[in-house]
Amino acid sequence: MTGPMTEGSAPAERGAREQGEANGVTRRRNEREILAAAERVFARHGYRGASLQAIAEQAGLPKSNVLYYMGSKRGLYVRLLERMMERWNALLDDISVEDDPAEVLEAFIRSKMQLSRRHPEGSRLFAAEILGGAPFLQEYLRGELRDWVQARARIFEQWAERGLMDPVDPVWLIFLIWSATQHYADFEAQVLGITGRDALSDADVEEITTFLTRVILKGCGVRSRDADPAR
Amino acid sequence: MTGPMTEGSAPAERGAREQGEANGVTRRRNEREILAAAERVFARHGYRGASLQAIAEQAGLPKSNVLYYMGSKRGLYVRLLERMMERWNALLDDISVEDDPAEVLEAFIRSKMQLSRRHPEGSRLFAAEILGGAPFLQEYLRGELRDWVQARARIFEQWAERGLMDPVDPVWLIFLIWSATQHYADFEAQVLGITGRDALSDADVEEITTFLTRVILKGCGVRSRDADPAR
DNA sequence: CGATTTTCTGACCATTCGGTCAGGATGCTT
DNA sequence: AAGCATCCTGACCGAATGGTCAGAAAATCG
Repeated sequence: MTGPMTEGSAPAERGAREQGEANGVTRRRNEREILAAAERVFARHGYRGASLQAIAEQAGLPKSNVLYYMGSKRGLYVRLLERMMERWNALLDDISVEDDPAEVLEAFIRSKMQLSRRHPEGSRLFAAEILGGAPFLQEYLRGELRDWVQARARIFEQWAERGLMDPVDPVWLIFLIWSATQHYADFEAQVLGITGRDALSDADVEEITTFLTRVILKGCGVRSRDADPAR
Repeated sequence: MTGPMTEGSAPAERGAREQGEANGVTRRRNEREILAAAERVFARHGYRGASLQAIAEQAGLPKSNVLYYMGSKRGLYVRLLERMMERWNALLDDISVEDDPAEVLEAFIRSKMQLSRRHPEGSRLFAAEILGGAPFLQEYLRGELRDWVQARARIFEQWAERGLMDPVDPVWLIFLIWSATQHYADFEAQVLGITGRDALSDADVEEITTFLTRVILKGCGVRSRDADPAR
């Protein structure tokens, strides 16, 4: 009925490997499981504090198998960081001076909020890396990301010159948005503890997003280009 | 000249134990040194990732001595958390509905910013604890801190009713302020990497504080009670 | 079916972990 | 000086760490 199974083997039910199973299905599933488990463990305990044993248990595989797939702890960690940076870069589409500041800033806040929402473990992993002095991400911070920030900053400045928003320091503004949105992933335990919730609902997230958008846009004196004098 | 010294002993210069040295001077110095070193190491690597060996080395003492003073890794960690909570509580003075919202919020932002500034390692230690799910601080979050937040929230609401500020959700506002200020300690590596600085100067911190105060107060429509109709 | 390649894992290794402890070093009191 | 209490630390312990590897188990191919 259950197909071939290695008799006594592990006490836990690996269950999944039903019948024949074509080509790399198991491989892909295992890799996905390992990456997910590793993201959780690294996020919770940091690089040094995470153990392959814990990752393997969460993935439901023997430790040796994790190493078979990933090669080394360091390699696994770097791979997770790279995956997270890809997700991050995906929402860093370019903008132009001609765009509407209100729309751009709202989209910025909203997409960043959703990144934290959709990948809370990844967000926390990133946070733990930065918290520890960003030993693996120095290059990225001082290169790619820095350029991206400065490009946006220049556009914000031009908007200010055209009177579309207050002349605030654009870099501090970007940090403000990053911190406010990142907070709901990284400090989730605090948010839940203080608000007495079990989890943040979609409605909560929407409410927070609206709140942040309103306060930050108003705080920077952003005036929608499409004449909306209803202050 | 240098007084009694245990001949060959450690290769590193423990140097400090000059002459006689009254009562508990060494004790106090060592404890301080250990706590400072532990704060650094725990902040950087989290609870699990920190090793007593690393703490001992940073403190310039043998590992056994650290355990002699602190009893256990867990005890040391808890003690650091408690110290940080005391610092935190120190700036949680009570406020009244009669106070001026602008003044209170600015003082709030400013004091929180200075806490991050003066105790960056402590701030990061706290962040790492929350990131890991706040295993040691659940009680504090769901009790003391929650009460404090809700007390303040009620006052913000009353201010809103009196037309002294916009009717924004006060809890989200508190989180906004916490995240924005905490950011400069926790994500210091990112801030420095992107801005290309070696460190944040006092002037930088003052500039950021002013920026945050202006944007957040304006964003919440805070109107100073002491008639200041200059928009 | 047998042969070969790929996938997997238990046993093992050196190192490090938090913690214990006997006993040496030091300081204080008399 | 002697006695005593406190302070300190090297040696050690069992457990856990990341990683290796020989060989079992499966999948693939002829």
